[in-house]
Amino acid sequence: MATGRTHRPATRSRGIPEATVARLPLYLRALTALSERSVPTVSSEELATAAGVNSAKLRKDFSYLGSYGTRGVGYDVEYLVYQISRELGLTQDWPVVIVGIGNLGAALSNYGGFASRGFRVAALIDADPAMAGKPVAGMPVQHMDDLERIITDNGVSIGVITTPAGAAQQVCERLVAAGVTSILNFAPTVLSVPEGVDVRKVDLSIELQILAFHEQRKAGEGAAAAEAALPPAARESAVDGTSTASGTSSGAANTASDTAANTASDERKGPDGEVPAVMPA
Amino acid sequence: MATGRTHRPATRSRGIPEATVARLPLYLRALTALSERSVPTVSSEELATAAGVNSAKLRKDFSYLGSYGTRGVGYDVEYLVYQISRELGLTQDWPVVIVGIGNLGAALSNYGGFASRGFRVAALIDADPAMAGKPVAGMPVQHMDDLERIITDNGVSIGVITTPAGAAQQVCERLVAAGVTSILNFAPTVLSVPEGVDVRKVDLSIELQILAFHEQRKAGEGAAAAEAALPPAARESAVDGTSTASGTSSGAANTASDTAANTASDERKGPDGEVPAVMPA
DNA sequence: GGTTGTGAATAAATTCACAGCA
DNA sequence: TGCTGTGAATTTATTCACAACC
Repeated sequence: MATGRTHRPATRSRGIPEATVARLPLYLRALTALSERSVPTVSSEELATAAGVNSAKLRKDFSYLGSYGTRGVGYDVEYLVYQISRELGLTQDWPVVIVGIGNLGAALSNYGGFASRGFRVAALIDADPAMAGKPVAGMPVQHMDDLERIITDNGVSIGVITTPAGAAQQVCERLVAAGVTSILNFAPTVLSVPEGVDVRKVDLSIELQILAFHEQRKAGEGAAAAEAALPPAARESAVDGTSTASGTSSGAANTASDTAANTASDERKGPDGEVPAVMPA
Repeated sequence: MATGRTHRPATRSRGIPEATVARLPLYLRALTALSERSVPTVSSEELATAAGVNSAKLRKDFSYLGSYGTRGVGYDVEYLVYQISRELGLTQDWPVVIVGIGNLGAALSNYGGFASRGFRVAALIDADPAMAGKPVAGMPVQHMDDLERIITDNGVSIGVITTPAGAAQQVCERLVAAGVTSILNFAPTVLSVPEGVDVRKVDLSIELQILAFHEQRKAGEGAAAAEAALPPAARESAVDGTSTASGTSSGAANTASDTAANTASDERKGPDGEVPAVMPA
């Protein structure tokens, strides 16, 4: 091609890889910070560092959006903020409901970042009648009975579930039946939804378990010795050559969870080396 | 089964793909539920359904752990619970500290799932002197000044950061310097850490933005109450599957060619209030 | 000079499909 | 017969490296 002078995804139809989509918010955040500091342009290298990825990946990601940079110069910060916002659908308003106003639901309701960018908490819903009317984050909690009406009246298409696990699937079904097509699930359970509905989950204990897995191997060789030992022989030094200073930084909930975590040479272990590496079984 | 010495994966010691590791907690949760119902064995198909993945993936994942199933029968639930727990390092105790006891930090402190499986909240830490001594989740909040001592005394290697974004990097550095090698970051910022330290992040607004992206391309515009939204030249594109959701196989490469007319030339700064993203207030 | 954008190469993850065993 | 375990095929993601352009 090499045509277009216009900034426009020439032949680039919308086929943005999921991994790229998951990183766009990261770039957007970094760009917003630059914008607030009135930085006019930024190179892929600088922006990548700020977002915690490498520059090749960033450029490739941006290439799916179109040609928004200028060779030899970099990217115009404001323009890119706008383009990414638009791509993510943040130029429109997304009313959201939070169902389950317990500790977590209340905390999220108060979370500033919520409303920061295109999202607006349209309603807080809880099944407990005693909660009804109570103000949380300056907003009266509404009862579950009104869920359908609330969804409809506000044109809500995104729901956040912060109920106990046992109630999540049922709440999910009601949300979907009422018209919600995207769900962010904080309840530790797998939701099953009809096709066309997106679910993303945020799960504290899963994240901790993943960390524990890696942590376990930093604690020196010898895990799993109780039962079958087998010549370690491992130890193939991974390549890694991440020249970029900062180490890992890992990925989002699902989709792309990179966690570089190459166990390169870790005989170092933390200062506190007490935890028994080998469990008694 | 496999009497005698359980033959280990042999050449398969350390090489569990990251994607597999990220799913092990999911399998474990499903297995635990089965265990509680005293179900003795389960097939890959059943377990996969319960965990929200497909059976081929599940079997492949398990193959990295070893041969723990029985052909023609399935997997022994209890045995698999144990093997996965061990693999994830959950047979040992992981003391964890939570830094930043605002709304979110307090909510997490109270979160039951925390202690459920190998993890134990060793301390709650906050920078606000007014918080010191106050009980949260039945535990007195301690002051940031004591962070290093707390980490050391308790042999903490996993830290959870729930501070405002602005404080996160500094807290992170102190945690790492004190010996923490795994961090779960809830603050909306990229943490940079030395090699050997794992960071996983949980970020509400990123998740919402990803959902918004997909939402935007479902059914054109959808129920947005829309204000003076600029026409995003909606193009179709198959929704792709994401995370846990079951459906999502509809690939359908977007055909079309034409060029999306992004007529966006309006004012970019929509009606957004530009609220600074801060954590719980 | 400097930096983007992108084909080509590589790596990682997923899915297929079936041999092999209980 | 039924279901696991896994090589092979496929798809998706990342990285390389350099031509194109400012």
